[in-house]
Amino acid sequence: MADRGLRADAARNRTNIVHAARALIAAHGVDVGMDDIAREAGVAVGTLYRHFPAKADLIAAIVGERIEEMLADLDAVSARLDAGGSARDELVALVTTVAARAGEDRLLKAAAGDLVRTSLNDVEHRAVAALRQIVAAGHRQKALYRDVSADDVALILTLLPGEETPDPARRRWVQLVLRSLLADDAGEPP
Amino acid sequence: MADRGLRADAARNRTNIVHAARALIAAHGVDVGMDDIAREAGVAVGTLYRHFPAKADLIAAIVGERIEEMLADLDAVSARLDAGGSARDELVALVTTVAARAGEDRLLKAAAGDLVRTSLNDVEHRAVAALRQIVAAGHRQKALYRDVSADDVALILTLLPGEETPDPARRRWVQLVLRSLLADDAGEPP
DNA sequence: ATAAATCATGAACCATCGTTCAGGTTAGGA
DNA sequence: TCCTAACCTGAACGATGGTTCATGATTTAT
Repeated sequence: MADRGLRADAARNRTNIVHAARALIAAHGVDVGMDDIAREAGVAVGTLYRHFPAKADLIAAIVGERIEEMLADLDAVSARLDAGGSARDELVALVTTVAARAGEDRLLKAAAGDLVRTSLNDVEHRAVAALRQIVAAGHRQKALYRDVSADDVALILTLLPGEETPDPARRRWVQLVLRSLLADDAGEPP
Repeated sequence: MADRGLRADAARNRTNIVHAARALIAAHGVDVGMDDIAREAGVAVGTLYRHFPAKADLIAAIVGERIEEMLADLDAVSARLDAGGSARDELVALVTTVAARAGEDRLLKAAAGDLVRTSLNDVEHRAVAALRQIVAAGHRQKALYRDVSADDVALILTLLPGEETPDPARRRWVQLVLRSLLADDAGEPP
C-alpha cells in the first residue's frame, strides 16, 4: 500500500474507495455506477475522482492488486516445488484456488479488456516465467503429458469459468481440465 | 424465415435488419447502438422498433437462429452415429465446429444472459437430449472415460473460448479439452 | 494559533443510448 | 386509378452514468 505522501484522511478515503469498489464490483459487476461506489465508501463522487481521474484508473488499480496476489501465489508454488513438493499436488491446488477466485477475477479481467492489456504484458511475462518453472518441475517428476507447456497452463487459468457458472459445474470443470494436463504415469499424450 | 403476411418492403427490411445486427454484433459486440444497426440496415430507427419492440427482442431473435443451427448440428451428429459413425470422430468434429463459431456465439450468449434463460431452458433440454445420445454412443464404443456425462460435454461447449482468445490458442484449447473426455482405450478416468 | 496547501463536497453538465410518436410515404387490392 | 391500411421516417424525449468545478472544510507545518 504506497501512501505517496497523502494526507491522513486522504489515505483513509483511498483505501475505503478501493474496498468499496472491490465489494460492489464483485457483487454487481463492473457496471456499478461511480455514485454507488462513492456512497458505499462514505465519500462524495468528487473525492473518488480526486484519487482516480477516471473509472478505468480505479479498475486498473484493482486489477493490479489481483494480479499481484496471483503472482504471489505462483511464487509460493515454485518455492514449495524447489523445496521438493509434488508438482501434481501443487498444480491441482493452484487451479482449484484460481477457480475459486475466478468469479471476481473474471469480472475484472473482462472489464479491463484491452484497456490494461499493454501494461499487463510485462506482468504476464512474470507469470508465465513462474509457470514455466512449475511446468518444468512437473515434467521432471513425470506428472504431466510430454507436450504440456507453460502457455497451456496459462491458457487454462485464463479460461476458467466465472461466476456465471454455478459452483458444482465449476468444480467438475477443474476436474476435467486437470485431466488434460496430468499424465497417469506414462506421459505420452494421445 | 416466417414471413407472417408482411408487406414486401417490410419483409425485406426485416431481413436487412437481422443481417446488419448479426454483422455489427459479431464485429463490435452487443453494445452496438440501435442507431448503428438501423443505419447499417439502411433503415430508420423507428422501422427497427416496428419489427422488434425492444433491443432484447432483436437479440433474442438472433440468438434463436443460432440455437436452431446448433440443434441442427447435434441432430446431424446423432443421425450419423445411428448410421454407424465413429463417436470419437463426431465429438472431435462437433467441438471443433462449435469452437470455430464460438466467437460470435459467445457474444450472443453473454448478451442474452438471463434475459432468455427461461425460454432457453426447453431448447437446452433438446440439446442435452441429443448430447445424451452422442455420449451413450461414445460409451458403447468405449471412446470416452467412464465418468463422462452429457452434462460434461454441454459444459465444455458452453465454456468454449470466444473471440477474445486468438486462434492458435483456441485450436490448442480444443485439443486439450478433448483429452479430458476421450479415453485411449481403457476407459478408466484418473 | 495561523496560514497555506491539500483535500472533500455535490449539484450540475454532458454524452450516450434505448425508446417514442406525429406526420409523411408506399404497397397492393378494388 | 384511387384508397386505405400498413409501413417508414427521424427529430425529440428521458434515463442513465461518467465527469467537472466552484465552494467550503481539514490537515499539517511553522
